[in-house]
Amino acid sequence: MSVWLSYTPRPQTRKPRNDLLNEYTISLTGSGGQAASFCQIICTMANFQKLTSRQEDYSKWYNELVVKADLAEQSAVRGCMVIKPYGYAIWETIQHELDRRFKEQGVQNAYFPLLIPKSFLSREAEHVEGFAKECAVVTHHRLMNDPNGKGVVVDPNARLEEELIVRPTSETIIWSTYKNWISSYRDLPILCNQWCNVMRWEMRTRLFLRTAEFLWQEGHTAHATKEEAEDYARRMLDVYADFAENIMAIPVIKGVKSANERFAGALNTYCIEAMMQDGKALQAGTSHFLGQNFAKSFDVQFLSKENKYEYVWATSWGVSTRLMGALIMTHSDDNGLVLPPALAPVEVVIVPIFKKAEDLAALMEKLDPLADELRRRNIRVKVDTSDQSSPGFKFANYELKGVPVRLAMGGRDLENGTIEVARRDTLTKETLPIEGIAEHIEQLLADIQRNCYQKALAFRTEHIRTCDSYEEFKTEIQKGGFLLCHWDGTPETEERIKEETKATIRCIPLDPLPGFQEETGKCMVTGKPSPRRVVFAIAY
RNA sequence: CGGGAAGUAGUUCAGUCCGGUGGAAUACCUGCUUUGGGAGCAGGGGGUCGCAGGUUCGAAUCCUGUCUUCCCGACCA
Repeated sequence: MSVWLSYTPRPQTRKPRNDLLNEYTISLTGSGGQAASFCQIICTMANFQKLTSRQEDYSKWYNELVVKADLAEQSAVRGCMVIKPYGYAIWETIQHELDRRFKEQGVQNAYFPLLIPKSFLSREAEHVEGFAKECAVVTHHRLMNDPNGKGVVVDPNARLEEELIVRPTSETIIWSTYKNWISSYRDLPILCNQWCNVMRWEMRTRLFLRTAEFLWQEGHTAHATKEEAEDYARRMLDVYADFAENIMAIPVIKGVKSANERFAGALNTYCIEAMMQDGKALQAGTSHFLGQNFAKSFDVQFLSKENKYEYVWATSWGVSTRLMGALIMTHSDDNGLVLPPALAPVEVVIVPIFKKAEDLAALMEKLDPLADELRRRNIRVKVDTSDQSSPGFKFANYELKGVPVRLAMGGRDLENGTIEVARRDTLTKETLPIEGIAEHIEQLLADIQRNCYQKALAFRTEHIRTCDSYEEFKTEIQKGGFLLCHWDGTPETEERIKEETKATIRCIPLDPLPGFQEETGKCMVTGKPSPRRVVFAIAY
């Protein structure tokens, strides 16, 4: 049986703030054979607290979502954000999951200073070339009362002899330290990571995507051989890819950066690239093979088994709070945030629907044991017994915040022994017998996690295509998505493409993409031979 | 850092052209009625109009400077 219903919103005397109506499909299916009716009801409802739709203005949608879902907000300091508790809880889960994986790779955490002597940044010429322009500089170490009586001023007598740089990344301070830690091959490898903040004086900032200060982890390793270092850089890339796909539910392309996009000071930069819903690319993590560049700059040598001095080989790798941006732009919709269960601070919210305290008490007799059972299954549960807002408000609010599963139970359910189960990713809901519901929820969460990934993968697959003509490329690339093209391997060609189209080579894929054969060809711009197709896109 | 727009109540915005005791919606507080998709009615509180100067008898409004945010560009290791 399949019944179509239409939901009529409660009459509103109040004028809707806007006429944005969300269209939902409505269907109700019941099957006589099952113990309970299976309902799939999705409704048409007025969206009172308007979130700009993605189609209308993607950028605005993102900005509003970050604030309305309570993830982060602007601070009093230009370009610096406040990460709010709900957003930080997601970041903590990201940290926890990554940290566990790092430790499986033998990594230990450590901490290095925030401030770096200016002279350190002059040591590795190429490295400095890359980012010296956007650093914050500490010049004084004391304040004094303003002689004119208004607040405090910098004490002109407290100028630092050597200015200090707020770390934009820690390679230099770490390698100056590693020099003291390393004398023999027996000291190697060193596998350290630090969770910290860094600062880059960005001109244009956006919450999570590009802020002046941001949180990240940076791993820095030292090895005796080139092979071991190269292998380690690759291995950490695999760790990132595994994490992105299994925890964040974001499909990524593992690849190598072209010379133009390579980290300054690295011999090779690996990356994972993700596609956002607007078709733009976002680099979700990088891992660098640094060769002996930093070892030479900071004179870090070790005595080998053969009693010979050799420079050590290095890697560094990192992901940042930018991942929060990737998470939002991969899964969320016009109703708000959508979180894969693995990262959701609350995986299941339970909303009792009641009028009087007695009603609530009766409902809680069923709901408390259910919440306990879910918690025993290691599911993060919140029971919202507050009578401060209506059930409808709670529904909309938890949707905005991306809670994967919502359970609602009212008087009717209590009589029937049922509970309403709504899932955020598909916006569907069904009424099920409460008997055995915990098992069902556990499976449902796993299903939602899979579905988030599959949906994102399907979207990416739809928006990857090959392109062999540069003329065609110029128009196609503006439509968004990834274009697989032949390229002659020269920085000049890439530079020309970037100038003319704003598109860059996101990566040279390590593995053939699903559905695409690896093949040689001719560069779409110059016609010179190309060993394989590379990924072009407009990037964040 | 260049070009554009904007900063007025917690939020979204009107008021600024044409100077004369600062508004709406929503949010908030109280009470009653409500509660299965963003509740209703009644009452109430809340703003140095971003900041600093200047013009004026008088400035949210005019002028100068400055800070912040958003959009476009440059930059983004």
